[in-house]
Amino acid sequence: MHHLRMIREQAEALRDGMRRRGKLEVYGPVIDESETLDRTRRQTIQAVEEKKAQRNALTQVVGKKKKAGEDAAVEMAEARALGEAIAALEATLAPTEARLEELLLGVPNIPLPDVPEGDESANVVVRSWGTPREAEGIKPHWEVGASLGLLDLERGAKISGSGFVVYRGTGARMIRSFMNAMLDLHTSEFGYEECWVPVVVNRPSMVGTGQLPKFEDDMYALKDEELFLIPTAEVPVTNLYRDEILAAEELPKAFCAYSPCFRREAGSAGKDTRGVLRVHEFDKVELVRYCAPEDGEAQLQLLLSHAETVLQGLGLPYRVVLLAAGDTGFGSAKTYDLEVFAPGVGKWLEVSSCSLFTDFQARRANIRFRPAPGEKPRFVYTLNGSGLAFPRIFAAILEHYQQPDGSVTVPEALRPWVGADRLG
RNA sequence: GGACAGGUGGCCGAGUGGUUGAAGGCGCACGCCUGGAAAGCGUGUAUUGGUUAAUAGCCAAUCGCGGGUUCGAAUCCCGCCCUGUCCGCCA
Repeated sequence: MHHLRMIREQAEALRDGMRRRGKLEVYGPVIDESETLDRTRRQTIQAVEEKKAQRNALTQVVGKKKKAGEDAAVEMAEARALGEAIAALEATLAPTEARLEELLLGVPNIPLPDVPEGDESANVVVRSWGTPREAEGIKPHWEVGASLGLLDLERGAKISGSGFVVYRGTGARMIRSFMNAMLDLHTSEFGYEECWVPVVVNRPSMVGTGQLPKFEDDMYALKDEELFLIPTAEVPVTNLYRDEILAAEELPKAFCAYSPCFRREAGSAGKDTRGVLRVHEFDKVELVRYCAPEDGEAQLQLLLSHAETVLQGLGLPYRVVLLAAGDTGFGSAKTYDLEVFAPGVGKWLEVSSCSLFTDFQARRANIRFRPAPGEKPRFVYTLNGSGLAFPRIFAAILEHYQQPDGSVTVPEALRPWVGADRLG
């Protein structure tokens, strides 16, 4: 969410950000309306506060007179009249503020200056690692997975619905190995604090990280309570310090968490319907960082390098893509995607999205730090990225490590966990 | 799920209708004192909004959250949330 002062003092920067996202027609009118409402709001507040100050003064006179045993009927009547006027003004203020908040919560973050303008065709591959395998003769993961007994999509659909997956045998063991291998790497090598968090969260948490109110249709909600299944561990982990003020020396903070993730994928019907590339429930290890504003860019590069290390450890060829403004997510100011090449489906698969949110989430979630004792609190910068998403890594391994006899070799790094060097 | 008890500033803890943003203590910061430190003394120590060049002043709001009563609510009433204890239930 943007600060009201942003609307007031930097409306042009906001408009330019929306233009670079290619969304000026959508958000231009929203910004216009916000500017008008902001003016109305301030006028009303001034009027209300002036009357409140008058009433407070009268109230004190009443108190003194009563204590002295004098009559205060005149002052009481006057104060009552002021109270009615205040109530009337506040009745107009409430809808103004509600509408303003609704509007502000729906405006995306401003992309950083070095983010390319335009839609996804303007995305930039900034570097690559490893050599993608020739696609010739390689079967897609769902075929290998089924024939080796690692993946049971039919029964997943039967017990839950399409888009729900059952991993079996060494397939299940491989998923478990991802959790252990990734959490161990991030905690012991990179200093992340491991967290195990609820996968059901309340509405303020979902608003804090930006999933709500805008993307409610994409979220699974519990039927009789205001609770939601998380689409990523980013939600509970980033909200850990919601409504808190941290000391400067606590920054940067770094957390990693395994969690299942639930996504309705409304509007994605027909895309990636085969295999495990787009499912309603999947698992991943998420990395979340908080830092001081001046460290944002460096922290993003650091986060990205941590996610890359996982892929290098697995020996999977990948590329790093800087997303263009129009392809950058709602709350993000700058995002790098990590894409792994899966030769069986012949596609680059997004396995991690590393984003710097600047103070966008911190404002919504009210996460601050005090730069020095006695100084005013400031909003932290938040970052997050997958490290990494399991199903697509599973798919990439089944395809990249596929052998001519139909078996799959297990990446070196996972063997201690999987307990085998070959699947099938 | 049921019955009690409770939610006040960084912490502890007063405060049951009136000038209380909130006594007192602790902690913290700065100053004095000291060879240095401790003790002691003094000063200061919340957040948000409005106004403003200002994180200077001034005004407003905030004692779990929301509503109500009242000229006036931390204090009274209603609803909700959370915590603790006991009972029930359960992996």
